[in-house]
Amino acid sequence: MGTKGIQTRHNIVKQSLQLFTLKGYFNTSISDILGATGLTKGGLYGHFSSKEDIWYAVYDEAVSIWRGIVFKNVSEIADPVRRIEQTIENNMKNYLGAEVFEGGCFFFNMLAELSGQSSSMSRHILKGFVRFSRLLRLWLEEAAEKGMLKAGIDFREAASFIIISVNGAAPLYAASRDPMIWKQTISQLRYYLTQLRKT
Amino acid sequence: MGTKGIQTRHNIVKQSLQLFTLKGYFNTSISDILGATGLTKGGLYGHFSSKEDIWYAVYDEAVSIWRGIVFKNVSEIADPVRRIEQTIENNMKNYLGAEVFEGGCFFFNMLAELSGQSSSMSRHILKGFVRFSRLLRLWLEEAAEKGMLKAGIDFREAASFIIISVNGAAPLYAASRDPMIWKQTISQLRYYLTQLRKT
DNA sequence: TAATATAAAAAGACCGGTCGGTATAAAATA
DNA sequence: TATTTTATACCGACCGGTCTTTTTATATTA
Repeated sequence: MGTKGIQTRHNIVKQSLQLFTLKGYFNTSISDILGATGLTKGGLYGHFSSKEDIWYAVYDEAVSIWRGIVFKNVSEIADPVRRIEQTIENNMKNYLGAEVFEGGCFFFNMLAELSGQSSSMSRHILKGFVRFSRLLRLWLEEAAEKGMLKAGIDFREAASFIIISVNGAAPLYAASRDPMIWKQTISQLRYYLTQLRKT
Repeated sequence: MGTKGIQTRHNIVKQSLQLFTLKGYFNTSISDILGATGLTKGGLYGHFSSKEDIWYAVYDEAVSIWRGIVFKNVSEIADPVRRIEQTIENNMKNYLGAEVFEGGCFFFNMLAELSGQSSSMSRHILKGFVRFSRLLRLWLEEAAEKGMLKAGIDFREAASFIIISVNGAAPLYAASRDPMIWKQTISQLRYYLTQLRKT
């Protein structure tokens, strides 16, 4: 595959990522993707063998973009609770609020759409959420080991809760376009985290 | 419209409600609805003039069912904070966890799917969320007037946050079928509410 | 550097099937 | 019998995907 082909393939993925997030997987047609890329069917199916194939490539691309935004300036923060705060803020402000993907959060939208439809695709997405949840849990445990947290906190539960809240904001923001949604979520989760801290 | 017609119409709505929640609006076809109701096109289009018409009737039905579950044994609770707690628990345990609609929460699924597609339909859903949010805010204000809450709480923000968290749990539970999701959400939001209370 | 050979990339016609919706006639109900 | 309710055939448009042909890019040679 030459340079040209790689570029085209990447462009298919980029355009499809936007379309899938905005319109959903099923309601994005192949001809929508053709329209966005300027290709025809022959050109498209030279790079992917099915719509589902495109989706898996889109998923990887979305993960890569999301990671770049959400974990920016995070690993160098020594305080694990502050690290979580920064991750939340990045996720709300620079990912959701910056409308990186028109239509909200790719992952959560796809989870909502595909969970009743494709068990393999929804399992694929769910794994990503589990990984994210585990990371937050590890950070909380790290904070606890450093003696920063109150006693009796269920780390797994707290990590889940943060992810639930962060993601719950996404469709509401995408529908309302009211920045208060993600601003409030940052503020409330910051408050929640301070409550976990030893006073 | 005779008794028979009313029954048939209601059955169309009931079956479509399940299908829309599980498969989504766009990916539920008219023939899916025909299959679930045992009707044919003539029978269906005698009651509704379009698929979108069916959706609006389904929305009303979903609201009615949801209200019946979520506000059960709530209005008689004197303590407004306890009232919110009960509403959250009903929403998680008896609505989401009881899988009243296969596929999770009708409203949130529809919001996620339709926000990038139909502005009128998504506005319709959003209004419902705003109403719910306003109710929770009123209850919080009531609690504050009774001197039950700490100072400096942003009621609108707190109400939003509760709704975001409650709804964020829905797709994650629908995809994972892990009851921990909604149990944790109850537990965490209960903790959140106790933090709002004056100690 | 320019012409050429070869392989990659894209075009576009075409497939069976399904989409939401309509028109009309038959059947069931009141 | 009058009216509501349902069945059936049908419509044009679009669905995801395949196939063959043509164009374009790239590497090689002169």
